[in-house]
Amino acid sequence: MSQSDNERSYSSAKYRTPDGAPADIVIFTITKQEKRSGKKSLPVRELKVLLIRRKAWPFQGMWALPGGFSKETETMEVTARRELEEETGVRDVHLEYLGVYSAPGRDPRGWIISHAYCALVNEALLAHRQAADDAEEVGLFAIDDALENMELAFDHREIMRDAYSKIREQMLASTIAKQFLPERFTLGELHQVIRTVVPGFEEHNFIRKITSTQSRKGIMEEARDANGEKQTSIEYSQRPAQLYRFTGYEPPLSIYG
Amino acid sequence: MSQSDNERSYSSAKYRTPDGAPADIVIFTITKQEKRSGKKSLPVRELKVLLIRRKAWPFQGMWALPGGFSKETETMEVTARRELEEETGVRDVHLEYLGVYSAPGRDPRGWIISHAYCALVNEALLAHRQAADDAEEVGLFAIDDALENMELAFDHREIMRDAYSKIREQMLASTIAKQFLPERFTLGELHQVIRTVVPGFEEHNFIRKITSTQSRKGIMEEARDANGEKQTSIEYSQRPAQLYRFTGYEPPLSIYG
DNA sequence: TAAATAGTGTCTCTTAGACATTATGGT
DNA sequence: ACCATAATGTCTAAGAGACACTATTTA
Repeated sequence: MSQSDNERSYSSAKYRTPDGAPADIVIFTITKQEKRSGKKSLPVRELKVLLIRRKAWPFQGMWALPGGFSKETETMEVTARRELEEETGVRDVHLEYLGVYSAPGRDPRGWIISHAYCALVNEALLAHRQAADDAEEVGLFAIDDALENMELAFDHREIMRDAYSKIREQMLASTIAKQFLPERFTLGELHQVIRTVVPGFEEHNFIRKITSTQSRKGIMEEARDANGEKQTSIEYSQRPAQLYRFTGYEPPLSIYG
Repeated sequence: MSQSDNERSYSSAKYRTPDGAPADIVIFTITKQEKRSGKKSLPVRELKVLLIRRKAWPFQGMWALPGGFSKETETMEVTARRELEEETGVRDVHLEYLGVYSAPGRDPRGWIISHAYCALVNEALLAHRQAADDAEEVGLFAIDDALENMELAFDHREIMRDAYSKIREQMLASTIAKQFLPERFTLGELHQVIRTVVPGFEEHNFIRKITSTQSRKGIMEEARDANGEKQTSIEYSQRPAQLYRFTGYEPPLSIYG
């Protein structure tokens, strides 16, 4: 049997093949809203997702995750990054793969297997874009609102639920908090970001834990200026707070020891 | 614009669509080989992967991961389970999604986006099958051997590498060890299974850690018989060893406290 | 001086980690 | 008696967890 025979016998023409393989992106951001109490205080933070309103069939007029079809010449991740930039203008952000959504009938256009990604975007990057193009209707919605009260296109509610569940887990198990923080931050800010994503996170002695346990010492370090002096910030408090920065180290986690 | 117009305008016919969406499965098992020293001792364990030899183009004659194309009527996970059963006869096993492999050119048959799964299979289930059908040439290979010394079809080396990396992480962060153990096991066995998957895992006081720390108490418990008596085993040692069983509880992991 | 956040002192109990020691029962 | 595995004793240092307390600056 020649190779061309083989090749012909494997031709996909005789099988039903998928009608498309899009990437959909759950874009998370944390908005900051200054309290107007006059006094310095930590801003109110809220976890939000970016949605776009569909302009065409199917689910015309409904809110949906941004995304679009992959091309033969790109990997799925490239597709996700391209769509992310096309639809929101943001690039070079933290993007992670969430999973495949392939339930039959999930898309009325046919057999369409979707790949979901999570993007964690600093509000600053997103706000810049919001003003820039208003050609497409986009919106930022509180995650709870979007999950509970909105009717979403396709299986996007399920995807969002999975994405939310994943970043809650990751928020505690990794240093993704840095995606929502400036390079140098106070422990108060970090604590607040964590609680914004994981409402149940109550750590009384948060500062103590970070600063006094050796096993977590390596994760972040005190920020210092050119002279080696410790840097502090009075952005959110009267008393100057020590600034910290992530080192890049993430400890391995184990349930056995 | 009528819906059929919309529908027509979205027809996938005018776009290039994928030529297939297969699932490939990395089947891990741990083989047990009794030492023939005569004395009772823990068996030698080894982490292995199951591969099949390809019978046709492309990569004819080369070893590859078992797998096959998804149908329009099934989810990817169903595809993976179906292929797993078709090719190895095992069912109802622990299966987890690994990720999508979509690099252009990864499959000479066309634009084929593959979905990788990990299956963790108890040797007993696999051995039963091995004898049953030898129509297809299958083989169990030590993971290091497969990764370092074998030429594999497609991007299957990369998939295997990712799968190995993932189960090493999961072995420490979850209770997947139970997939390789009988329902009741000794701490010696558990320790050995963990070290088989994670060679670097050296926990001197393993028994002590499991039995004396409150935070890990809930993960497993002493096995008891109908009368509530503690059960022990002398399968691997002279001195009877306490049997344990997993409770199903998995503690949340956090780097912050 | 009240408000708001940052950070320390102090105490108790638990855990980590290292090493030595004992236990069990067959060859 | 020796072996391989199982399990405990003992000690020290470190961490967890709770709560009260002090620190810093501005409205």
